[in-house]
Amino acid sequence: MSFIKIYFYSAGRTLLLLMGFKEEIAEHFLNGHQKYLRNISVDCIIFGFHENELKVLLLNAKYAGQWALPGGFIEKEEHMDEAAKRILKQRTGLDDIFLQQFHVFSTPDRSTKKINTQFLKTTGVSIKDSWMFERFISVGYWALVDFTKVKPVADVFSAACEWFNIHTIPELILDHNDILQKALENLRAQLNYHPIGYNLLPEKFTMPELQKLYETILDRNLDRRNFQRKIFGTGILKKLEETKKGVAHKAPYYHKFDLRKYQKALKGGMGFEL
Amino acid sequence: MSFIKIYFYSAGRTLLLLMGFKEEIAEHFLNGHQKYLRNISVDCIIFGFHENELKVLLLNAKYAGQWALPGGFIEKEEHMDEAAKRILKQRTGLDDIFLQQFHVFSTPDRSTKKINTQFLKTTGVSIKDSWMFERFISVGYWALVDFTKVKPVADVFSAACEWFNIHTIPELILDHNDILQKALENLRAQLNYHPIGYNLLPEKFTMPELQKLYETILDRNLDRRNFQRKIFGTGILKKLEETKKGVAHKAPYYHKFDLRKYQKALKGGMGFEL
DNA sequence: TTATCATTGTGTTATGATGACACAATGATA
DNA sequence: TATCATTGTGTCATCATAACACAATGATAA
Repeated sequence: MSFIKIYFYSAGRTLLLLMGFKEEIAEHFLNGHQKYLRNISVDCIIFGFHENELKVLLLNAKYAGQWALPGGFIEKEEHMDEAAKRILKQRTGLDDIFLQQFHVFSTPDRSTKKINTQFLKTTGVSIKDSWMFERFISVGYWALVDFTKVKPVADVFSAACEWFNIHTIPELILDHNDILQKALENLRAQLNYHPIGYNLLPEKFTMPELQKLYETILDRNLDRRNFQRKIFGTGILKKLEETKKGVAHKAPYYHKFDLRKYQKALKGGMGFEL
Repeated sequence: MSFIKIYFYSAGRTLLLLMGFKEEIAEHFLNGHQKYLRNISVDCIIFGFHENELKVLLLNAKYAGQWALPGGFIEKEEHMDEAAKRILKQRTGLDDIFLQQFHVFSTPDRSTKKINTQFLKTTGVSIKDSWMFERFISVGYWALVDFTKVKPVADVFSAACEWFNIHTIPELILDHNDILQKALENLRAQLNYHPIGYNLLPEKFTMPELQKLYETILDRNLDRRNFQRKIFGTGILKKLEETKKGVAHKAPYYHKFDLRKYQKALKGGMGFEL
């Protein structure tokens, strides 16, 4: 079993019912530093798009009553990118996620000592000293996933795992609100250089959907005609003959990304301004 | 005395002459983890501009015969940005340096164990196990400094500290060549969003100097007239009446950055394309 | 003293990208 | 069969950029 950070902001009483739970907790607090690097962790912002809303996957710690970004530790012989992928896989079940390291958070008060101590107390595990009480520097990653393919996975300790609309994020633990904010800024800045839609939308999508995605991320309205002109200008889209069914009013055509041209465009930096 | 990483790639025999050196080394290897965070370090790329060349400050380890980026560790209660500033101050003597965190390097083989072991052997310090033998994840920072104000400071162990032309960088230890490359790419990408010249040039400078700076960083030629139009377009420059003296041919005017307008422009993202 | 010459300083035009804008086509629903 | 919200498409004005040439300067050479 692989530990992820959330466990330790996690459900209180429920936890106690599980077999061997206390032993595992103790093991992690006492010897986890033999498996993981110290003082450094990874936090992930998993973006998804659904019903014209930009969403983020958050984990709940029923115990702490607060939500948090999914995060985890880096194994001793593991590339940090791999650690991020591993964490994402746990939460979404997906491989091959589009990932971007975007910032390191290092204020000296980034410590879960208080939270962890309280957690241990509640779970009845008694530990005096632990690598888990130390300050952690955290590397932020954002990821873009196809909402329709994700099954949010709460961990075995029953902490909830849910999508949140980017505009209604609750108060998160530590500096996770800041991290999320910074991720969003970074995503916006990257928007013109990466074909964001390719990772956030299902294979087939309509032009209004794509536009809405951009509008949501940028948080402003775009001109329909200009948007289409520019997107088509990159040549990365293929228009299908099929139209969306069961929709009121005129049915929009479906589109697909043209992988070949998309790869090419990437090298040139995509290069359009919205 | 504050340890920096280079000490341990540093001059062999010279070191032995210094009073208390061995004790200090042992102390650092044995107890340094009580002062510094583990498994994480900072590496700095210090850019300067002189005689129409972009330069980087490197440290030599006479012992290892190889050059390295100046780097160091993060104190337990120190913000990572502060750690970077501290390291820069040691090397350049400058405060208030323009600093930018740009990437985290985390390949699993980033370990100085071999180098450090060899170093200890040579210096005659015997240490079995140490936090210094572990893998380090490194956060890369680049810094822009006014070349004319920097006095490169080699450490007390006489490791050299010198400027290198960006085009003639020797082979560096570990993955430092990669780090440098990535820093350069990031600097280029940021060029249109930050008034790079403000930090790399002396207070007064000529337009040809500024242009040459941009050309050097971008590694391509720019049109003189278009360049001037765009730079002036931002309004961040003030033209002085004074011309450069003692120069063959027509003397160029000096210019200054207009701090007020520069601050303003920054918020709008500077926004021009070269 | 004068001519030379590399370099600085400046303006115009052509091209391409972006922003603003209107109307016909569609097709489910009333 | 009419309605109506929504999709699909083209034009024009504006702005930014790239390409380009010539006069002014002032130290140096003749």
